[in-house]
Amino acid sequence: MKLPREFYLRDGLTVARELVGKKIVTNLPEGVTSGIIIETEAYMGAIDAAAHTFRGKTERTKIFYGAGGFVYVYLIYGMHICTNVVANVENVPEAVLIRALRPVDGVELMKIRRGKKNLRELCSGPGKLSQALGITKNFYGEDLCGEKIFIEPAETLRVAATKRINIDYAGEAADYPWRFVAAD
DNA sequence: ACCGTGATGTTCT
DNA sequence: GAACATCACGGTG
Repeated sequence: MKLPREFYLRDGLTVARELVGKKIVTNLPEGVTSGIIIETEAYMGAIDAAAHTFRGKTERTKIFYGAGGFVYVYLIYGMHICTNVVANVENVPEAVLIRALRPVDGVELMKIRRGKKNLRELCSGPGKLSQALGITKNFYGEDLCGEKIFIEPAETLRVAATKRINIDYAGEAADYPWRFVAAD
């Protein structure tokens, strides 16, 4: 029951909103881990001063310009991986940052990867959930319609929109309500 | 609970 | 060489 390519080919705000309540799964040699997505942010190409694509295409952002349904990962602050889902059609550079999950499958493996026992500490942030799911820079460009990482329908949650986090440098764009969270 | 700070490596100017 | 879509830790209340 993986989400099909068409799910991702729509505009980034729609994809970001609808990803809340879905289940993201990684399937690696060590085991399967998954969680319900409870927080996302949309990054909207050329009109968005907070997006990595704001100043044009670079080596790093190549995949951002490709078709939706592929993984964009990057290293932030020298030590954490952030996981994004590319949205929209080719040459429309939009993507959705996954910011938090509620852990579901493979909780023991997540605890080992994170070095933490508390459930709340496993996936409550973009760097944390990437580590818990075993996502590294090797996931760059991975197909979300493949076997290694994919997203499934799961729950219907009430969604609230707020300002995005930690993009003070983005001027006016810092105030756009492009962060989507499960209402509770 | 909140605040301040240090760690760390790419990318882009 | 600065900036960065963060986290963990230690301090204080």
